[in-house]
Amino acid sequence: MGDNPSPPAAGEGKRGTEGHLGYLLRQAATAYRQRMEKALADLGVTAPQFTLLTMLNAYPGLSGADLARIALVTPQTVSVILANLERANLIRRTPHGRHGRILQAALTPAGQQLLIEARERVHALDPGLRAGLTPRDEAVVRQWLATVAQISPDEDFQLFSR
Amino acid sequence: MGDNPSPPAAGEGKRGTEGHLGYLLRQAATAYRQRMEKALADLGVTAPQFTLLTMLNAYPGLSGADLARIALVTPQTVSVILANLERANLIRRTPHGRHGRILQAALTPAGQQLLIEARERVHALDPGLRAGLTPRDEAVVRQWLATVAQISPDEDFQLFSR
DNA sequence: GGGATAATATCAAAGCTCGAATATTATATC
DNA sequence: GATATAATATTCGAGCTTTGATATTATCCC
Repeated sequence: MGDNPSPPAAGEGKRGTEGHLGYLLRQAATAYRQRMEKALADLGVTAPQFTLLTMLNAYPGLSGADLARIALVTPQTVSVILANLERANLIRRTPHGRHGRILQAALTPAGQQLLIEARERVHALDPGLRAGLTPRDEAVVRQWLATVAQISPDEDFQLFSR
Repeated sequence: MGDNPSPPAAGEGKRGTEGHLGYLLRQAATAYRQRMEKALADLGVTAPQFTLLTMLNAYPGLSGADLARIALVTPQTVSVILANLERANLIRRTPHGRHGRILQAALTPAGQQLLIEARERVHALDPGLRAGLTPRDEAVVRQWLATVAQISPDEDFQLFSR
């Protein structure tokens, strides 16, 4: 390695609370996502797949375009994940009755079964996410996260136009 | 789309401050990363590339393994990004004098030049990241992010062993 | 009805990310 | 010194993600 001035260890200096806010945000999200992937690995499901399964469980019949809007990713991304989920027999897609192009997705029984187990593992990570947060502090954090998430890159997209 | 019970819009119900903390974290990080990519797009540099450039600017001579530890990503990931940066002539890698296998990376003049402009754009996003945060709240948020980031998936990795 | 506009889904290319495996070089142990 | 262990870098395969492009189907407007 470099034997120049040593970078600070995690949690110290620029790598701790002193750091750039965006950098801290990325670090936290990365660390949490990795814990999540690890918890789900032996179920053969990824974090993004879990996210879509959860959404489809709550709102069956959503289209790929719908899911893309909710999940803040592109329709192309959703398309890939849905294809993988369908191949694994965790979801099924059926053409919408009246609207020709739309494919409505829903969990298969296998998908529902797996989601139950997966949700349990993900929820087990929650305590680590609240580490030493008072209820008031948690409210602050929630408010901040929601605000940062809400400011969309193109501010004018429309959800569920009808 | 599905004409079943409509999902809440962004910022409402489960998609707002009521949502799962991990889900909120992912949303915020995704939104911020997208804004960052957009700000950097016409410079021909990606967000992960910007991250490594910033680290190499602060600590020239780091190895790929070093960068991986600092950035909380795998050596494989760093390897890919460094290869792309080298191909774009933004960094250079030279073998370490005494330690045979190690490649030390450092910014080229072009890399330094580009980083100046890139940093300016990324810093321009800061106000949106502080949206309505009092200094005290910001401290709470920073503390929380650092804590979440610090809890590593395998808790026993060693930074800069010597 | 017919043509323009918009929405949906998908393909392709590029980049990021990880787990697994491999080759090379240091270091530790005997 | 010889062997075992560890660290570094890389290749491979799979999945996620984006931008750009294309085909299909609804909808809007005249």
